[in-house]
Amino acid sequence: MPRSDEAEWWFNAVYAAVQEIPHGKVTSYGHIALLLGRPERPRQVGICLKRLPSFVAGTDHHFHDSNVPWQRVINSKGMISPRGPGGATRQAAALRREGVTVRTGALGELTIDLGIYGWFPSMLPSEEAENSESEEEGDA
DNA sequence: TTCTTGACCAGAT
DNA sequence: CATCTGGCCAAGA
Repeated sequence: MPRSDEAEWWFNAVYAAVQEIPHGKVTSYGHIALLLGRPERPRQVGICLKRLPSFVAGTDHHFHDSNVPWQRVINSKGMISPRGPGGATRQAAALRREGVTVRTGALGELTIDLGIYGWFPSMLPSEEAENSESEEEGDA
C-alpha cells in the first residue's frame, strides 16, 4: 500500500504509462520515469511493477498483471533484470510470445535489441501539457 | 521505530 | 572495459 496520495498517484501513473507501450515493443524503467516527469526515479518504477497485483476475479484492482504489460519494461542496457528464480525467464517467455526476440547469453543473461524493439517516444512532460500529439520515433 | 534491501540510472573513477 | 556513488523511496526485518 502506498504511504501517501503522492505515492498512490505515482503507482497509478506508472501502470497507466506501461499500458501505453505497444504490443511487441519494450522500453526501460528510466524512460517510464522520464515520461512521468520524474527522471530521478527509475527505481520506483521497478517497485511499482514488483507490487503489481495479480488478476483475481472479484477484486476491485484497477490495474493488475492481466491488463498491464509489465513484461515490456526492461532496464536501460536492454537486459531483463534478474530477480527471483524463474522471474526473468517468465518475462522472456511472455515477450517471445508476442514476437520479441530475446537472446540468451552464456550466463543466462536475457537481452533484447532496443534498436529493433525499443519504444522511446520523445514525449516530454512540458510538451505533453502543450500538445497532446507529439509522436516521434527515436530510431537508432 | 530505525536499518537494510532492491525488477534502476547516469555520471564519475 | 569494470566498479563505485549518490539519488530515489516502498517494503520487510
